[in-house]
Amino acid sequence: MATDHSDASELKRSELARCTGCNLETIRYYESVGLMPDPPRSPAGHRRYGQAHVERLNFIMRARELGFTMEEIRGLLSLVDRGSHTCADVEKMGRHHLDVVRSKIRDLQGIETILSETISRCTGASTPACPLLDVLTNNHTAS
Amino acid sequence: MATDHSDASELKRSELARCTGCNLETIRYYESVGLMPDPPRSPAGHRRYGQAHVERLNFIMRARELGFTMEEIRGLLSLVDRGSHTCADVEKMGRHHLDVVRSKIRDLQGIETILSETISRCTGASTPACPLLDVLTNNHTAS
DNA sequence: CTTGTTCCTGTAGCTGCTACAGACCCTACC
DNA sequence: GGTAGGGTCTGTAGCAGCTACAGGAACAAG
Repeated sequence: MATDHSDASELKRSELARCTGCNLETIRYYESVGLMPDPPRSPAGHRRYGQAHVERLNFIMRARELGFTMEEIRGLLSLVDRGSHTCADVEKMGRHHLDVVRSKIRDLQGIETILSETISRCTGASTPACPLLDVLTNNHTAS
Repeated sequence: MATDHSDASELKRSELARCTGCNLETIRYYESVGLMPDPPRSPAGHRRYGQAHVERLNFIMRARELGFTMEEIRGLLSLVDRGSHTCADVEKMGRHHLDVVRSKIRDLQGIETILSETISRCTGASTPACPLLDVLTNNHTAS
């Protein structure tokens, strides 16, 4: 109705940020590292985003939530962008990432085991002697 | 026996690195951020470390292995340095860190669950359709 | 004395953002 | 038409926790 001088489907950067939940500056960062394409600009140089940008940014954000690195996301996106990807390709990348995630969990569980066991031996007393400090100073009271 | 012109108990930076397994440059970094004290110097300005440095560096490294941040380690060390610490103080810091570790584990397990479930639905076929991509593009085939 | 290794310093790079400064531009109101 | 206030633009610096490299001084071995 109104003689809107810009396409109603075009979003400003702040609007893209709001509608995806992504930080404003992060969008610019993703453009600078090539994850997001350089968007078209208004005559004054302001970024104008379309639906494709919203979808791509959502893709990136969901991949980040799943712990994929930028490099992995770059890989996933380039597969999709080429259009010639297969489920097997994607699955391979996913499985590799899953391995990384599982190994991080194992590392953290190792830490958790040591910490919780050590702390359980803490008396909470007002004395300097402390099992956790013993572990850290490697008074490893083993055998 | 030999007329060694430096105290046999004094280590060069490379020797401290070797005997603790710490990276050479990391030692300098720890000094620059104040975790390690500035060591005494030889007349020519070369760092000379003693047993106390070895122990402190080992402390830092073990704390890092347990995932303590620099800030937490700084706290632990300042407790110890003050000499007036209690087991209760240390336990409190340890428990806080344990909470952080457990929350990281929970986050990663959430990721693991989604990833493994999704990937298990991958066919590995040479077709573009892929459950993992569906999740990432939020074709969330729910309900 | 020369060669090669180590040491010194300062600085830049990595990941994945986040934030700020200073300059534009755009909109609303009067 | 003017102006006040926002939003946008760019470049750059900062966070953790290192790691690496350049260019120079010193030292140890032959």
